[in-house]
Amino acid sequence: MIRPILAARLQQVVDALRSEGLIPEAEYAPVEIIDTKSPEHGDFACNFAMIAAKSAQKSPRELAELIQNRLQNTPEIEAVEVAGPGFLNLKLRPSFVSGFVATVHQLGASGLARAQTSQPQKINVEFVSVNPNGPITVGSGRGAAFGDTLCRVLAAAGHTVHREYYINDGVNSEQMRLFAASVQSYVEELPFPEKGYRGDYVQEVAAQVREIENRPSNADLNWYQSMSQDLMIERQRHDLQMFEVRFDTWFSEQSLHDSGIVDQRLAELAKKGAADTDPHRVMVKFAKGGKIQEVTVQDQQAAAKTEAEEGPGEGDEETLWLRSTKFGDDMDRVLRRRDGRLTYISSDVAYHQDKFNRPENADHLITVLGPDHHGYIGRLHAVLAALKLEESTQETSGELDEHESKIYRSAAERDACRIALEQAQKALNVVIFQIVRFVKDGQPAPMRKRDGNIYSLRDLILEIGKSAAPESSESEQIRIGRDVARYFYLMRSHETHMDFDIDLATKQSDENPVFYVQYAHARIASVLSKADEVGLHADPSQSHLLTDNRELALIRKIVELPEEIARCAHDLGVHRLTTWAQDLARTYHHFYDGCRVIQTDQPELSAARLALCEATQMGLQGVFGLLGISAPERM
RNA sequence: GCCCCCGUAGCUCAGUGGAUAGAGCAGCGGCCUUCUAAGCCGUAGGUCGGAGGUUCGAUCCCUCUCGGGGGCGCCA
Repeated sequence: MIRPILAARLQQVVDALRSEGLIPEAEYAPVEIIDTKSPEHGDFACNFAMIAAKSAQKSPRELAELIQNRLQNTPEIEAVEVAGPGFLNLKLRPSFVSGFVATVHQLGASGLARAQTSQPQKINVEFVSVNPNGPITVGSGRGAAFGDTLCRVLAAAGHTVHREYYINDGVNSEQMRLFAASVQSYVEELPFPEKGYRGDYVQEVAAQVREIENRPSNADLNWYQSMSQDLMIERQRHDLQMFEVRFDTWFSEQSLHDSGIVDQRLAELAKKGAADTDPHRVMVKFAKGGKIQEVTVQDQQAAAKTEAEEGPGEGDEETLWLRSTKFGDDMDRVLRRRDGRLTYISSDVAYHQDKFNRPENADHLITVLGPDHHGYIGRLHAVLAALKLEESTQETSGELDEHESKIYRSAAERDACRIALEQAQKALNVVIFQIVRFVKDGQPAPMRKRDGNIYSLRDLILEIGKSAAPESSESEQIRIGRDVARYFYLMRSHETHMDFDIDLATKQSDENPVFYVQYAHARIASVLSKADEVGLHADPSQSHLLTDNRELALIRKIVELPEEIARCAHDLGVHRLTTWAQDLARTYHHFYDGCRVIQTDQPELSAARLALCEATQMGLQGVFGLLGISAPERM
């Protein structure tokens, strides 16, 4: 709120200097308002004079002084200093700052936690999408927390967001067949399949399946897959709800096959030349920096023969290849296997087209994937590019070189593929979050255990809740476990590896950062109710009485929230919200320590400070809402 | 071999090309007869892995290099 006003004010001055001919007409970077490190340097600073010195044909300090003179007597700025190599240090008028208390009161918590982007988009965000053959793990928990808060932030920034969960329920899925077979073997006491699923949750699902009335006596694997995955999905949905994560659409992979749309899309790709059944596979070796180093074309007829002789993988259908190497992938991918079954990636072809229907006419897709899927980025872009491929009408940019001639049939095709790939990379943002390591008693705690059991998100929430608040009710324990888990996941940038210290998370003490921010909220609630008891009430119209540095610093911090949200929506760095929350809490504690709120002999000042307390609460509630954690009134 | 991520205080990590690099925890020393001490204040702790380059200015951008984690299936 403050920064854009200051930037506009300075920009005005620069424009005036230019139109008056005091600085030459030239390219100037827009004015930027930066933070100061130390209070001696004022409230904000501006580096424009140093950046623009060359264009202005003046020394940085000269230019700074020119701007400084024009900033006298502005309503926002009390003092301007030229410092160091050419910084403009700005000290704000207290009245300008304190006026924002009333603004915040008008906005309320939800209005404050909002930023209006200049380019609102319709965005489909797919996240979590765990296979329905197991519970949500503590590893996927990071994707859940990140994806959910990202959706909240994008919506707060003015975008239209559709939250989507993709269910890998394809009957062609090897993993799901194995899961179904494992359940079946428990139910019918058959021999257990090799490498089957052994966790306790499999037996729980089997027990539920056994209870199903009208279980056909000749139930086949399809029936078992359908039943057990439905039960698993229900369980995932329940666990995610416990984590305050909800979806607009749970999209079934199999539904794409059932409706025939997969076959239809594959036919379209074949027609465009992005897929074919020629028995060869192109492999590309890239040198450092992405340049093609070597292209090899493998004869697949020979490969098929040797495999057929060895046993598995036989079949007499023609393999259908996605020529993903035309779109920057490092090898062509199989769409239809030799035995006629379609692969997972063939569903992706239909799915990525379909996603643009949610929200209607979506213009951007975000897919949040775990660290083990990083190899997927290239092929997903290739899938989308193949869908977008159109014949190029432009002139070709030169003949095919030695490598390209093994990939493309013509220079025109190469150019068209390039254009399609560029569009695909723009439209689809695949976001990879990095690995989480869980540390307990100083030792790494594995997500998948030797006995086949899985360290689930649900276990983590309950574990934290129970040890942090052993005396509390179960729902209270879940609330605490959820708050702590979400906060811990969100504290670190999604793109960095992190340690999740369970020992720290389970401590209900000042060692735990989530309680630090929540404590500030509870403390304010207590002050407000104490004030109420003695008949003092918040009054934003008295906020001109707020002149103490600690009061002004607190106001400045509160009104940063919209800028913070805009930045997070822009670069997806939502972890910064936890840093901001901790800054706000700390700034409040400083204020609380130095400025007594309830003073019956100074009712106007008390009313102003109570208004500031409420504004702080709105800031905290706003950011808690984005982080998906609760705002306790008492602790 | 190629791709992604990381290397910043004892530990876990923030850090938008700007001035004297920060927080939490751990350490040491203070502050409750007054609004919640789950708090506050003070103190100590650093060749920002290393070397070049771009820049008026680099923890941040580029190149190289060393060290750690992960990924490269007719599995998903």
